[in-house]
Amino acid sequence: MSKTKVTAPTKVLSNVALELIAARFRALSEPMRLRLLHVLMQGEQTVGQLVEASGSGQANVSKHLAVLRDAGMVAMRKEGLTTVCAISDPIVHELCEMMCSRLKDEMEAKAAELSRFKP
Amino acid sequence: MSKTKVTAPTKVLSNVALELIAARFRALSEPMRLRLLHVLMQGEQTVGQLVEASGSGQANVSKHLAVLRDAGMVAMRKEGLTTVCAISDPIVHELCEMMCSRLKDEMEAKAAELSRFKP
DNA sequence: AGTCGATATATCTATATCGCCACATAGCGA
DNA sequence: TCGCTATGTGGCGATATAGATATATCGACT
Repeated sequence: MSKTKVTAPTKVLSNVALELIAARFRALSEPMRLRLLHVLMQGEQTVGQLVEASGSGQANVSKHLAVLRDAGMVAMRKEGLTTVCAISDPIVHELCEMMCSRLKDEMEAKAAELSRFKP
Repeated sequence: MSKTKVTAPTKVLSNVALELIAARFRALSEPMRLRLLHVLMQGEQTVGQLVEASGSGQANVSKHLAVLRDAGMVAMRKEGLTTVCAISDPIVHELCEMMCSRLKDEMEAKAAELSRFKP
């Protein structure tokens, strides 16, 4: 007989869909990639410029950019010797902005909470 | 002498800030955690209910819930023997909804692109 | 062709994390 | 107090990934 209970009983969302979504968030889960995106928010940058700005090694930057490209967040076009990168999905701005402001609010709330402790 | 060039030259965003943001996205980067959040979107659930609904082991669910709690996304209160979980940050809904609709659009675009290939 | 500069890829090591197991802890009732 | 149930925790093996180094590729220039 076949084992139909292997997967979740109430599988409203399929595993493939969840993996797709998780992969997108995973691309945003590394500080170095966030740094690259942050630099790219100022506009198009060559890989060399990103290496310079990120302070990381060229090979690492190249790999991180490949991850962001595979996640559909960064587009890359070759211009002669150099490769020009740009954010290709506006959702990146929104996601990061939302997350940042939310974190800021939380930190401020905690700070306010702590400031009460002066007897 | 001190090595001041260790970190990035143009460090607009500090490493700590980037790590904070990355940690939040990292919490959303696992399919199992997304599944738990998806179940929780229907309302409060006990750990046992989540174990049932997720189809995973109890220990795993417990650990994933701890990750979500540490990320400030899930709140847990004890009620006698059981522990009741709920989404504590409305940003979770927004983030997932944005990501899902974006992915849907992309998939539909690709499907449309592929449908042109019938000579 | 030969060389150089910009970028991608292969390989290695260290570290992180997932799922599974066994066990620990903590309320609650008999 | 004893045992049962619900949940948290620690250890283990397997896998994934970041960073570093070396090497390959590819276009431009002479």
